[in-house]
Amino acid sequence: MVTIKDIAQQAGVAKSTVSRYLNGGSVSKKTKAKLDQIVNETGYTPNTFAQSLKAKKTNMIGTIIPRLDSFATNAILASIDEELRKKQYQLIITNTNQNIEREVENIYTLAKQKVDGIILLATVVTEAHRAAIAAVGIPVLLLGQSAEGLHTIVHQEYEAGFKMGSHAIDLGHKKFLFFTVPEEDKAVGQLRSKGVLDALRKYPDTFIEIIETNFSFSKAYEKAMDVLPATSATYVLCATDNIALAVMKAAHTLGLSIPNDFSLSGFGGYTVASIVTPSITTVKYPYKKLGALSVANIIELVEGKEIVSNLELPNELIKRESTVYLKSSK
Amino acid sequence: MVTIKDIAQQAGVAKSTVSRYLNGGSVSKKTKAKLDQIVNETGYTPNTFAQSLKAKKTNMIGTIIPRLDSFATNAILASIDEELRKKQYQLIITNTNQNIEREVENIYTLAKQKVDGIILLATVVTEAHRAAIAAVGIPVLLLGQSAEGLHTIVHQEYEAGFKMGSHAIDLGHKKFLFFTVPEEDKAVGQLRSKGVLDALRKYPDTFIEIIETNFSFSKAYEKAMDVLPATSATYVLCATDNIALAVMKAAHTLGLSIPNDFSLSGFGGYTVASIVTPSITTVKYPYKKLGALSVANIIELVEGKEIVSNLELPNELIKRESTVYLKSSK
DNA sequence: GTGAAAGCGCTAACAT
DNA sequence: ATGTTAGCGCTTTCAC
Repeated sequence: MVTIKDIAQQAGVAKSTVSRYLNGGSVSKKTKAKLDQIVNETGYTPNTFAQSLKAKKTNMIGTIIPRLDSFATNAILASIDEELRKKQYQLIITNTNQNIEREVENIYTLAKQKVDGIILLATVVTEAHRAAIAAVGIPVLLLGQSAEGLHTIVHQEYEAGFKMGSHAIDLGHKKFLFFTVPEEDKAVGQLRSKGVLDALRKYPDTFIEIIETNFSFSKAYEKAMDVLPATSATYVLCATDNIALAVMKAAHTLGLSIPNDFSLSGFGGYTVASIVTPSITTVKYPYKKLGALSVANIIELVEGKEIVSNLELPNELIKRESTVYLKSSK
Repeated sequence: MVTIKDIAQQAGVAKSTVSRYLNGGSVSKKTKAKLDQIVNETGYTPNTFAQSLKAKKTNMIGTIIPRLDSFATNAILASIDEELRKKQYQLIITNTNQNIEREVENIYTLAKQKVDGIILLATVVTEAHRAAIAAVGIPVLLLGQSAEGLHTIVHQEYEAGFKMGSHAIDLGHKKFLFFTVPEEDKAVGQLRSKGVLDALRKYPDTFIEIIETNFSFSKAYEKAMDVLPATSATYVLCATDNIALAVMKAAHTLGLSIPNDFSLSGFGGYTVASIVTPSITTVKYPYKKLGALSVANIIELVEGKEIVSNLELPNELIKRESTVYLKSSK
């Protein structure tokens, strides 16, 4: 391993001169030429750890994600990665596999690795989260879940829900089945759901059956297999595209046809929702923009600047083949 | 930031004693108790960089992946992550966005960050790759592409292709359309394809039309929209599940029905291939096992042990609704 | 069992 | 423009 000292010796100069040369300080043309050559020959690369030890800045940003197999997560991550690269930062991804304790644990782990900042794709925000964030003393940006007193960027979940609910009403439907997730999840289980329900309940003569499931495909499929045969609903709302896909699969299995037997919609704007037949009506979230904004904000925070603490990003209803006007026959 | 020095001062002992205490060396019960308490109170955590500066070992493994939005990649990554965690290693993921130069670049970047080893989900292996691997002097494990003289773990691609080709033949088909990827990709474009073609060509009276596309959904969709209307094929083979999904979408758009108008198969074992209707026949690769094996091997390498340099993992044909016996009418 | 001291590779005053 | 020096937080001889 060739070090700054070796270079210095070979060039017959002091370590500090080499250091200055490396970091763009003023050096004479002659020494520069000599150093250029030696560095090239030896293939010297600085020891990041020794640098970090002084600099207190590693140019690494850590992210904590709940799972690797989510379209939304990957879209956001890809965007974060791209933006971070532009700014000469390195991305470290840690996966919690939906384990909340691990989420907190990873905050500490990343802090130990001296990342300059952390972007947390949060599932929930517990006291342990707050304690960890306070303890590590590095900027943390929360994505997807709002939390008092922390820096967050979230989607307009209530509005998304309301849009979709209104869409269903506009199509003339009265009887609804709503697959949603537990209230523990504030963004989806509370806000998005409330938006949907508020929109539906604005009209007096609607009938809504609520089914609680979770984010997994298989669980949603099971629930759908249970519920679909007996339902009289003409419109099935699902809290995520993933759930919608599961319901669609169940419908196929049961010999039900979408949108003839019922309309179906999800949330998320996942690519697969557009490629299945019929394509699924959904709400599209600006993942790319979210990623870009996250990076811009976390870097501001790293540099000690002030930012708007709580941002909300708008989204867009995408009408597709899976939702149609209520047929008068029903 | 509380350091070992602070702890030492508070405890009235030397830094070295604290260090020994921290690293399981021999300390008296009394000092241990005192130190226990102080460390707890202060919430001390060692500075990883200072440690690494001496230790030359960071317990970090770097991975280089071509894209974040691939089912296969995510499945492998999740498995690697899980295994690594068990062994107290930290995973660093870097994304190249399908850019080959960046792949090489990232080898150097990760080396600078002093990862103990690199797992590379390779797309191709160029001279630049070999040069980089030789230069950084840390163990590199290649996944998915074989390469002379390097440590690799690959899928039995030829066999996978051959299995699928044989399946198509067994169903009585004679006319085939084969969507494949360029030969640059050795694993898929060469081996997998050759397996398919060899199986088909074993029978003299087969007719095969080959369409070259790439890994992207949209490109495959375009090609399919071009080709499907005119084809007389009764079985469409696709080099990946992603391509198969694109063909399926095109078929729907064109009003063609699978498997009535033609049978369809992919490769990869992606989840979505099982949830669409009809579900798609595919070859399932053991991603989880691949991840686990990768971790086991890279750690062996890191510890300076010898390993089997070139491993091949078997796979499994999954027959689903999209492929059926050739109807005698055609 | 414990402490003093050297050193890992680098940066950053400060002096020349 | 260049060299000297100190020090980042930690580990590791080597005495005691």
